[in-house]
Amino acid sequence: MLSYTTHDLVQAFPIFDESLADFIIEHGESKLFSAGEVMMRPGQFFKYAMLIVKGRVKLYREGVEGEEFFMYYLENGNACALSMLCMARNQSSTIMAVALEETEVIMIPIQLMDSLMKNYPTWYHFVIETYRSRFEELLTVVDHIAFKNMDERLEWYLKRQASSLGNDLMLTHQQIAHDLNSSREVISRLLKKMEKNGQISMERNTIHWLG
Amino acid sequence: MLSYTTHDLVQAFPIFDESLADFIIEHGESKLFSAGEVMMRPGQFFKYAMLIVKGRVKLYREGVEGEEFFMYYLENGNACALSMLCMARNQSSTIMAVALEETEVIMIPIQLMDSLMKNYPTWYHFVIETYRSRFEELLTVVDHIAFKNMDERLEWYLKRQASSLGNDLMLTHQQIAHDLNSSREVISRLLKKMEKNGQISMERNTIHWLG
DNA sequence: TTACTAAAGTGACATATATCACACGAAGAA
DNA sequence: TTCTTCGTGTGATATATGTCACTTTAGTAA
Repeated sequence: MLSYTTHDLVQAFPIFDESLADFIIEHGESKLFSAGEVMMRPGQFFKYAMLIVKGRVKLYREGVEGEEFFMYYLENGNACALSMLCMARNQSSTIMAVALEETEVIMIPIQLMDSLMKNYPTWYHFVIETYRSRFEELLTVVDHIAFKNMDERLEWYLKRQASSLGNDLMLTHQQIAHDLNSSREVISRLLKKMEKNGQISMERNTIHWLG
Repeated sequence: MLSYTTHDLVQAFPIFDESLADFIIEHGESKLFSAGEVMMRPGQFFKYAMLIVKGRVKLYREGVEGEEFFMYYLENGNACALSMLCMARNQSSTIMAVALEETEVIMIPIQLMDSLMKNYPTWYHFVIETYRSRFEELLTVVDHIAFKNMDERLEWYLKRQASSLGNDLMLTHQQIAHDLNSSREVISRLLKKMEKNGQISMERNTIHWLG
């Protein structure tokens, strides 16, 4: 039993109808992750589908030698597609998820999925939409690494960051290099160019997106 | 009304139970694509979910300047995750699908999805499994282009081709270069190395995978 | 056979990115 | 203040891959 009102939940997940929201409030569990906490790691199994109510989660892929590669953020109103997929198949996750800020999630036990699917069409539409949007996002990621050079990838990266975190990005060049699986020097040089072009301005630890 | 027997269908899609197979036979439509035919292109809308009964479909992403990038094959027993996702949202596709051989599909009209989801748990499990496996495949693709050099990517590519098409691959170096968004000369040189290492042998138009 | 075409091989060079080495300056600690 | 650390700037160089020009070879058509 969660402490949300139906209204809260429908506000965060506008696609839900009231009966679905009630059901989730009745049967869901709530969990709080603190900033920096790992929410999901490769090899982990899931017994819950996770809905993000508050906060921000960074999803990234890990390479065999510990490289990182940023995929996307999950925010208020999103669900973790992978938790749903893995849970449904009792398969282990293949991705890292880390809370960027304090993050509040609703956890829906696996046993309820069949009945949700069966009885709440808006749930099923929500699930489909979750898969679809993540799938598309992943396709866009593939596009960029397959077809684009680092300058365009960096630009796209900053654009996404800005639309998710706001125009003042507290990022070091090193962090960006990690997220793009590149190196700091390369990123520094490309940022310099973007600054000259008037696309960004820079301070220590911060990049201002002027899009 | 399709001309399959329940038994045929359950053989191709072992996860289906008999009542589901019956329902699909009753309400699905059948369609034949000839080799080389485009089954799906970016911008196209879907009114059907597609199940592949026979043949082989190549899915790839197109770059803005016409570059290609191979993603995966769909074969007997697979469904097209994207057709299901796009259909469900009435969104347009973002990927190219081309029949490699003569390919037979069952098309399930969008109006039936809700009732399938509601009444046939094995359908819903099938859909989830379809999403999950394609999502994972896409993650693996991301891994390779994000973290690996061309030699490893080529090796992985050939391995996948071999496991899908058999060990004698009728591919030109140029085709491979397209699929990996690289250039023929690079692929030729890398193949030469692999031949020296005893991983493959080559003839004109053919590569023998010796894995 | 000869001629033609598509596939494949190969050297030279161009470019993007990675790596190394080191300098500089801002912010925080002592 | 001084010292230290961390983020950043920058040149030199290495490496992987892309591009160009040309040759060779295998299959095929005439």
